[in-house]
Amino acid sequence: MTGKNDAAGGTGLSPGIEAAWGLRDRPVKGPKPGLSVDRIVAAAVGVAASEGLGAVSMGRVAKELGASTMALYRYVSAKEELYLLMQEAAMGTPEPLPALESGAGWRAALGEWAWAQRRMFQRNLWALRIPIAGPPASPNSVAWWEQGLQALRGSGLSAGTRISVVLLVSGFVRNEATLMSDVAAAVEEKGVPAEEFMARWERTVRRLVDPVRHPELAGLLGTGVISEPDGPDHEFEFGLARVLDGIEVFVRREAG
Amino acid sequence: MTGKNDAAGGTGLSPGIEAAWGLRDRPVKGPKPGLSVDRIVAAAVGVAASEGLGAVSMGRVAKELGASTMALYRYVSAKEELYLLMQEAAMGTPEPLPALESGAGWRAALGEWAWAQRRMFQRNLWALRIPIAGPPASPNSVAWWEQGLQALRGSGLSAGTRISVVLLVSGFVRNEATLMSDVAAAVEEKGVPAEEFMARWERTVRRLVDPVRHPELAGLLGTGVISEPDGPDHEFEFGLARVLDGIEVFVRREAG
DNA sequence: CGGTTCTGCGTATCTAGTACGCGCTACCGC
DNA sequence: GCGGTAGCGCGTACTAGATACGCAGAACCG
Repeated sequence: MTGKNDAAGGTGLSPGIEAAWGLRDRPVKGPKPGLSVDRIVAAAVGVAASEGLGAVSMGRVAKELGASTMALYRYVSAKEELYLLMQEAAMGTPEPLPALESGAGWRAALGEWAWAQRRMFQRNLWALRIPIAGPPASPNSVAWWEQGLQALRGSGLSAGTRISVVLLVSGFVRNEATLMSDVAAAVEEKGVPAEEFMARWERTVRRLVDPVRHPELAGLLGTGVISEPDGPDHEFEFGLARVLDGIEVFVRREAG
Repeated sequence: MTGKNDAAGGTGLSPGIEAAWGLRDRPVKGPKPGLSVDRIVAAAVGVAASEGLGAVSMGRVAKELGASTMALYRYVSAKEELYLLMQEAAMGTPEPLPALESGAGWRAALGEWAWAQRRMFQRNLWALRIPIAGPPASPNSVAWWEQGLQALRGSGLSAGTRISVVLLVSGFVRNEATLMSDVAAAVEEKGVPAEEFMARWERTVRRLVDPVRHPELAGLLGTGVISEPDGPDHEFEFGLARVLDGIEVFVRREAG
């Protein structure tokens, strides 16, 4: 009840997070901090990016910074908090959308938004391996939402519906990206190259498919459609187009 | 090169998994096993269902069975393998779809398929918390795929496209369910009831939203749309309808 | 300048996964 | 029937990793 540092407001955020979000001011007494939350997060992100999320341990990050493990706990209250901050760093501030500025219509804007999100995930596949703690509430995720909602400005949809649409699209993007992340992680863990990995996977599927109980799959396996991916973006493009089509049908219906 | 137990076939599956899938026969020498993979998996699933996936440790499961921790390793080569088997158990064999039998058309069938999948996840929210190892290749996931493909029989879509559609829909379902699972896990971890949890979350969002940089969100927060969920199925129904609409547009275009 | 507040970090604890090897059991072929 | 052998249960021990606790010293207060 006294101002910025009041915990009774009850955001449920930990002190470390609030500090990082700029919701809390740094004290002024004691010795100068030798580290900073930013440096710690950057180091952790570096490790995750080069060796996978699994390589991120408190000790490893500390070593990266030339500090002791326990020193990190002065800046971050737990590993989960570090995860949160890493996620936030990965997400970054969304880039401005050309279609939004030019007033090109909600569909173009939403499409760009989806692609931007995908690019963001692609750059940080490790982020999708972080075990989720709950619904997102962080500066950057808020910024992304805002942008998604802005894309729907001209759609004529109601407030509640706009939220649903944003949820649908970002869910789609996230899911697509997660698939890539899963494969990437599996490939990284075993030392196997991606092709060999997929070949092995297909062989397993073949072994499990019974022509009698699985006629459709058996047919597909015959045609070889499975083993020939149409480029990394193909599924995404297809899915996004379907989703946007579906939304468009709805927008037309509401408007008409 | 000698038959069923030949590892040179290279499915990449571990022995324990192959045994569980029935791809490998039980040896006949030695003492009778006191446990079984099935009982172990059942115990693990029980723990996960009642106390969350986090409570599943080798020791905990063993205790549940009145065995020692290490005894489990005779049946399961590692915890990750146990996870896989648990996932498989959760998935189960898909129920038959009425719309499929009655020839009600691909849209009805695909819709039913999606709902069935959602029910399955809902019954086993813990399964969605299992860190994914790679692309799914197991008897039950194969059975689910098959069913999805069958739903698209009358659609006139090409083989490759049918796969994409199945991927899109199951991805949507999975993503939706994952959101619920995340919330459920967070609620379970803190001792807080769901409402209090959401309220706290909303307060946090409010604190992060700046009316100037986030006009759309600020507007929404004013209307109170956020805090009034329209029932647990609402988002799912909305999203599924959009996705199916989008697919329908495509099917019509291809057919016409 | 003492007091206060903060820092870095060594030490220790706890949880969990799992390698290893021992002693025992049940079925083999002779 | 009997040694040989494969397979079982599990005690012991090691490892990695998160993190509680407390001390010593630094920076800034009045």
